[in-house]
Amino acid sequence: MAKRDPIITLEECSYRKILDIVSSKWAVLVMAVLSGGTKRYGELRRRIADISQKMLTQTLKQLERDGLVERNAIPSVPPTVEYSLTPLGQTLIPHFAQMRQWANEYYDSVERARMDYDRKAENPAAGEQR
Amino acid sequence: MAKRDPIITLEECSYRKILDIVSSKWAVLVMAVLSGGTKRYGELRRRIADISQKMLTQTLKQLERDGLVERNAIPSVPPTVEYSLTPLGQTLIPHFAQMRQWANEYYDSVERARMDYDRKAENPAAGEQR
DNA sequence: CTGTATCCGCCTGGATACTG
DNA sequence: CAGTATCCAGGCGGATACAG
Repeated sequence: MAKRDPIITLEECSYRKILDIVSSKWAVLVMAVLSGGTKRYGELRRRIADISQKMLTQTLKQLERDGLVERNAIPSVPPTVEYSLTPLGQTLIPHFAQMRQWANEYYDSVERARMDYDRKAENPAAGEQR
Repeated sequence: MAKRDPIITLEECSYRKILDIVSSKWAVLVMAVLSGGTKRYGELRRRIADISQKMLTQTLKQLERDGLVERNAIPSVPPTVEYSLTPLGQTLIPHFAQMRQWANEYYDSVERARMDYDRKAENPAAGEQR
Protein backbone atom coordinates (compact mmCIF):
# COMPACT_ATOMS: atom_id res chain seq x y z
CA MET A 1 0.00 0.00 0.00
CA ALA A 2 2.99 2.28 -0.40
CA LYS A 3 2.63 5.45 -2.40
CA ARG A 4 4.02 4.13 -5.65
CA ASP A 5 1.71 5.86 -8.03
CA PRO A 6 1.95 9.62 -7.61
CA ILE A 7 -0.94 11.51 -9.12
CA ILE A 8 -0.19 14.68 -10.98
CA THR A 9 -2.87 17.31 -10.84
CA LEU A 10 -3.25 20.45 -12.84
CA GLU A 11 -2.91 22.61 -9.77
CA GLU A 12 0.35 21.09 -8.62
CA CYS A 13 1.93 21.43 -11.99
CA SER A 14 4.13 24.49 -12.12
CA TYR A 15 4.31 24.32 -15.87
CA ARG A 16 0.67 25.11 -15.99
CA LYS A 17 1.03 28.34 -14.09
CA ILE A 18 3.29 29.88 -16.62
CA LEU A 19 1.24 28.42 -19.43
CA ASP A 20 -1.87 30.12 -18.12
CA ILE A 21 -0.03 33.36 -18.58
CA VAL A 22 1.86 32.75 -21.74
CA SER A 23 -0.14 30.29 -23.76
CA SER A 24 -2.34 32.99 -25.20
CA LYS A 25 -1.18 33.25 -28.74
CA TRP A 26 -1.30 37.03 -28.64
CA ALA A 27 0.30 37.57 -25.24
CA VAL A 28 3.75 36.50 -26.36
CA LEU A 29 3.55 38.70 -29.44
CA VAL A 30 2.51 41.72 -27.42
CA MET A 31 5.30 41.14 -24.93
CA ALA A 32 7.77 40.61 -27.75
CA VAL A 33 6.92 44.01 -29.18
CA LEU A 34 6.97 45.66 -25.76
CA SER A 35 10.39 44.19 -25.07
CA GLY A 36 11.59 46.78 -27.58
CA GLY A 37 10.36 49.57 -25.35
CA THR A 38 7.22 51.48 -24.46
CA LYS A 39 4.57 51.51 -27.16
CA ARG A 40 1.24 53.18 -27.67
CA TYR A 41 -1.97 51.30 -28.31
CA GLY A 42 -2.17 52.14 -31.98
CA GLU A 43 1.46 51.30 -32.48
CA LEU A 44 0.91 47.84 -31.04
CA ARG A 45 -2.01 47.37 -33.38
CA ARG A 46 0.05 48.26 -36.39
CA ARG A 47 3.01 46.16 -35.35
CA ILE A 48 1.15 42.96 -34.73
CA ALA A 49 -0.30 41.55 -37.90
CA ASP A 50 -3.87 40.30 -37.84
CA ILE A 51 -4.64 41.17 -34.26
CA SER A 52 -8.14 42.48 -33.74
CA GLN A 53 -9.00 45.39 -31.50
CA LYS A 54 -10.83 43.09 -29.17
CA MET A 55 -7.94 40.69 -28.78
CA LEU A 56 -5.36 43.43 -28.31
CA THR A 57 -7.43 45.12 -25.64
CA GLN A 58 -8.21 41.83 -23.96
CA THR A 59 -4.63 40.66 -24.03
CA LEU A 60 -3.30 43.94 -22.67
CA LYS A 61 -5.85 43.88 -19.88
CA GLN A 62 -4.89 40.39 -18.88
CA LEU A 63 -1.20 41.15 -18.97
CA GLU A 64 -1.82 44.23 -16.87
CA ARG A 65 -3.80 42.20 -14.37
CA ASP A 66 -0.96 39.71 -14.16
CA GLY A 67 1.46 42.54 -13.39
CA LEU A 68 3.49 41.90 -16.52
CA VAL A 69 2.55 45.04 -18.42
CA GLU A 70 2.02 48.56 -17.17
CA ARG A 71 -0.61 50.89 -18.58
CA ASN A 72 -0.10 54.62 -18.51
CA ALA A 73 -3.00 56.73 -19.68
CA ILE A 74 -2.25 60.37 -20.39
CA PRO A 75 -5.41 62.46 -20.12
CA SER A 76 -5.20 64.51 -23.28
CA VAL A 77 -7.28 65.09 -26.37
CA PRO A 78 -7.04 62.85 -28.20
CA PRO A 79 -6.14 60.39 -25.44
CA THR A 80 -2.72 58.78 -25.35
CA VAL A 81 -2.08 55.44 -23.70
CA GLU A 82 1.34 53.93 -23.31
CA TYR A 83 2.14 50.33 -22.51
CA SER A 84 5.40 48.93 -21.24
CA LEU A 85 6.78 45.81 -19.59
CA THR A 86 7.01 45.85 -15.81
CA PRO A 87 10.17 44.51 -14.13
CA LEU A 88 8.22 41.29 -13.60
CA GLY A 89 7.38 41.21 -17.28
CA GLN A 90 11.03 41.71 -18.13
CA THR A 91 11.91 38.49 -16.33
CA LEU A 92 10.08 36.58 -19.03
CA ILE A 93 12.17 37.94 -21.88
CA PRO A 94 15.08 35.49 -21.48
CA HIS A 95 12.55 32.74 -21.16
CA PHE A 96 11.07 33.68 -24.51
CA ALA A 97 14.57 33.65 -25.94
CA GLN A 98 14.92 30.07 -24.77
CA MET A 99 11.66 29.12 -26.41
CA ARG A 100 12.77 30.68 -29.66
CA GLN A 101 16.08 28.84 -29.42
CA TRP A 102 14.41 25.48 -29.01
CA ALA A 103 12.12 26.23 -31.94
CA ASN A 104 15.04 27.23 -34.15
CA GLU A 105 16.96 24.13 -33.22
CA TYR A 106 14.30 21.47 -33.27
CA TYR A 107 11.24 22.67 -35.09
CA ASP A 108 12.43 21.23 -38.36
CA SER A 109 12.47 17.84 -36.72
CA VAL A 110 8.91 18.31 -35.59
CA GLU A 111 7.79 19.26 -39.08
CA ARG A 112 9.55 16.26 -40.54
CA ALA A 113 7.94 14.00 -37.96
CA ARG A 114 4.55 15.39 -38.89
CA MET A 115 5.09 14.78 -42.57
CA ASP A 116 6.19 11.22 -41.92
CA TYR A 117 3.23 10.61 -39.67
CA ASP A 118 0.73 12.02 -42.14
CA ARG A 119 2.24 10.17 -45.06
CA LYS A 120 1.97 6.88 -43.19
CA ALA A 121 -1.57 7.66 -42.18
CA GLU A 122 -2.60 8.17 -45.77
CA ASN A 123 -0.69 5.18 -47.05
CA PRO A 124 -0.38 2.60 -44.28
CA ALA A 125 1.46 0.13 -46.49
CA ALA A 126 4.32 2.53 -47.19
CA GLY A 127 7.65 0.95 -46.45
CA GLU A 128 6.20 -2.52 -46.62
CA GLN A 129 5.66 -3.04 -50.30
CA ARG A 130 5.39 -1.60 -53.82
CA MET B 1 10.17 56.05 -45.62
CA ALA B 2 12.73 53.77 -44.01
CA LYS B 3 11.58 50.51 -42.48
CA ARG B 4 11.13 51.80 -38.97
CA ASP B 5 8.02 49.89 -38.05
CA PRO B 6 8.64 46.16 -38.32
CA ILE B 7 5.50 44.07 -38.39
CA ILE B 8 5.43 40.91 -36.37
CA THR B 9 3.35 38.11 -37.73
CA LEU B 10 2.25 34.90 -36.13
CA GLU B 11 4.19 32.84 -38.62
CA GLU B 12 7.49 34.60 -38.05
CA CYS B 13 7.25 34.30 -34.34
CA SER B 14 9.32 31.39 -33.12
CA TYR B 15 7.65 31.49 -29.74
CA ARG B 16 4.49 30.43 -31.40
CA LYS B 17 5.95 27.28 -32.83
CA ILE B 18 6.81 25.84 -29.49
CA LEU B 19 3.58 27.13 -28.03
CA ASP B 20 1.60 25.26 -30.63
CA ILE B 21 3.20 22.14 -29.28
CA VAL B 22 3.32 22.82 -25.62
CA SER B 23 0.43 25.13 -24.86
CA SER B 24 -2.00 22.26 -24.65
CA LYS B 25 -2.67 21.97 -20.99
CA TRP B 26 -2.49 18.22 -21.09
CA ALA B 27 0.58 17.85 -23.28
CA VAL B 28 2.94 19.14 -20.63
CA LEU B 29 1.42 16.88 -18.01
CA VAL B 30 1.70 13.82 -20.21
CA MET B 31 5.30 14.61 -21.03
CA ALA B 32 6.05 15.29 -17.40
CA VAL B 33 4.82 11.82 -16.47
CA LEU B 34 6.65 10.23 -19.39
CA SER B 35 9.88 11.95 -18.36
CA GLY B 36 9.88 9.41 -15.53
CA GLY B 37 10.08 6.56 -18.02
CA THR B 38 7.91 4.46 -20.28
CA LYS B 39 4.29 4.22 -19.22
CA ARG B 40 1.24 2.32 -20.36
CA TYR B 41 -2.00 3.95 -21.43
CA GLY B 42 -3.91 3.07 -18.31
CA GLU B 43 -1.05 4.13 -16.12
CA LEU B 44 -1.05 7.57 -17.70
CA ARG B 45 -4.77 7.80 -17.09
CA ARG B 46 -4.38 7.01 -13.44
CA ARG B 47 -1.44 9.31 -12.95
CA ILE B 48 -2.98 12.40 -14.45
CA ALA B 49 -5.89 13.66 -12.43
CA ASP B 50 -9.05 14.67 -14.24
CA ILE B 51 -7.90 13.80 -17.72
CA SER B 52 -10.61 12.31 -19.88
CA GLN B 53 -10.07 9.36 -22.18
CA LYS B 54 -10.66 11.57 -25.16
CA MET B 55 -8.12 14.15 -24.12
CA LEU B 56 -5.48 11.57 -23.22
CA THR B 57 -5.87 9.77 -26.53
CA GLN B 58 -5.94 13.03 -28.46
CA THR B 59 -2.92 14.44 -26.66
CA LEU B 60 -0.89 11.27 -27.13
CA LYS B 61 -1.77 11.20 -30.81
CA GLN B 62 -0.66 14.77 -31.30
CA LEU B 63 2.58 14.25 -29.39
CA GLU B 64 3.25 11.16 -31.47
CA ARG B 65 2.61 13.08 -34.65
CA ASP B 66 5.02 15.77 -33.53
CA GLY B 67 7.68 13.14 -32.95
CA LEU B 68 7.87 13.86 -29.24
CA VAL B 69 6.36 10.65 -27.98
CA GLU B 70 6.74 7.12 -29.24
CA ARG B 71 3.96 4.58 -29.24
CA ASN B 72 4.69 0.92 -28.97
CA ALA B 73 1.74 -1.45 -29.31
CA ILE B 74 2.30 -5.03 -28.25
CA PRO B 75 -0.18 -7.33 -29.96
CA SER B 76 -1.37 -9.42 -27.06
CA VAL B 77 -4.67 -10.20 -25.37
CA PRO B 78 -5.50 -7.96 -23.68
CA PRO B 79 -3.53 -5.42 -25.71
CA THR B 80 -0.63 -3.56 -24.18
CA VAL B 81 0.48 -0.16 -25.40
CA GLU B 82 3.52 1.62 -24.09
CA TYR B 83 4.35 5.27 -24.49
CA SER B 84 7.72 6.93 -24.04
CA LEU B 85 9.52 10.14 -24.88
CA THR B 86 11.57 10.19 -28.05
CA PRO B 87 15.05 11.77 -28.03
CA LEU B 88 13.40 14.84 -29.50
CA GLY B 89 10.86 14.82 -26.70
CA GLN B 90 13.66 14.56 -24.16
CA THR B 91 15.09 17.86 -25.38
CA LEU B 92 12.04 19.60 -23.97
CA ILE B 93 12.57 18.35 -20.44
CA PRO B 94 15.12 21.01 -19.43
CA HIS B 95 12.86 23.57 -20.99
CA PHE B 96 10.02 22.46 -18.74
CA ALA B 97 12.38 22.73 -15.81
CA GLN B 98 12.99 26.35 -16.73
CA MET B 99 9.29 27.01 -16.89
CA ARG B 100 8.79 25.49 -13.49
CA GLN B 101 11.64 27.56 -12.12
CA TRP B 102 10.12 30.81 -13.34
CA ALA B 103 6.77 29.82 -11.91
CA ASN B 104 8.30 29.00 -8.55
CA GLU B 105 10.19 32.24 -8.45
CA TYR B 106 7.65 34.69 -9.77
CA TYR B 107 4.18 33.24 -9.64
CA ASP B 108 3.52 34.69 -6.21
CA SER B 109 4.13 38.12 -7.71
CA VAL B 110 1.62 37.41 -10.41
CA GLU B 111 -0.99 36.32 -7.90
CA ARG B 112 -0.38 39.42 -5.81
CA ALA B 113 -0.69 41.60 -8.89
CA ARG B 114 -3.99 39.95 -9.70
CA MET B 115 -5.36 40.51 -6.23
CA ASP B 116 -4.34 44.16 -6.32
CA TYR B 117 -5.86 44.60 -9.73
CA ASP B 118 -9.14 42.97 -8.78
CA ARG B 119 -9.36 44.87 -5.52
CA LYS B 120 -8.92 48.18 -7.33
CA ALA B 121 -11.45 47.19 -9.93
CA GLU B 122 -14.05 46.53 -7.27
CA ASN B 123 -13.16 49.58 -5.24
CA PRO B 124 -11.65 52.20 -7.54
CA ALA B 125 -11.16 54.72 -4.72
CA ALA B 126 -8.93 52.36 -2.72
CA GLY B 127 -5.62 53.94 -1.86
CA GLU B 128 -7.03 57.42 -2.19
CA GLN B 129 -9.11 57.72 0.95
CA ARG B 130 -10.63 55.83 3.87
C1' DC C 1 -7.01 57.83 -30.51
C1' DT C 2 -8.41 54.36 -27.41
C1' DG C 3 -11.30 51.85 -26.30
C1' DT C 4 -16.47 49.21 -25.10
C1' DA C 5 -20.48 46.31 -26.42
C1' DT C 6 -22.77 42.87 -29.02
C1' DC C 7 -23.57 39.16 -32.06
C1' DC C 8 -22.12 34.81 -33.60
C1' DG C 9 -19.58 30.92 -35.82
C1' DC C 10 -16.07 27.58 -34.59
C1' DC C 11 -13.43 24.71 -32.05
C1' DT C 12 -12.09 22.72 -27.62
C1' DG C 13 -13.00 19.62 -24.50
C1' DG C 14 -16.21 16.85 -21.33
C1' DA C 15 -19.69 12.93 -20.89
C1' DT C 16 -21.33 8.88 -22.59
C1' DA C 17 -21.72 4.72 -25.17
C1' DC C 18 -19.70 1.26 -27.96
C1' DT C 19 -15.60 -1.91 -30.13
C1' DG C 20 -11.49 -5.16 -30.95
C1' DC D 1 -6.94 -2.91 -21.84
C1' DA D 2 -6.93 0.54 -25.15
C1' DG D 3 -9.10 2.82 -27.66
C1' DT D 4 -13.22 4.97 -31.27
C1' DA D 5 -17.55 7.55 -32.14
C1' DT D 6 -20.96 10.86 -31.13
C1' DC D 7 -23.35 14.47 -28.95
C1' DC D 8 -23.26 18.83 -26.94
C1' DA D 9 -22.25 22.97 -23.92
C1' DG D 10 -19.08 26.68 -23.21
C1' DG D 11 -15.54 29.71 -24.38
C1' DC D 12 -12.35 31.87 -27.81
C1' DG D 13 -11.91 34.95 -31.06
C1' DG D 14 -13.45 37.69 -35.33
C1' DA D 15 -16.56 41.39 -37.33
C1' DT D 16 -19.10 45.16 -36.63
C1' DA D 17 -21.04 49.15 -34.49
C1' DC D 18 -20.76 52.65 -31.15
C1' DA D 19 -18.57 55.97 -27.29
C1' DG D 20 -15.47 59.26 -24.52
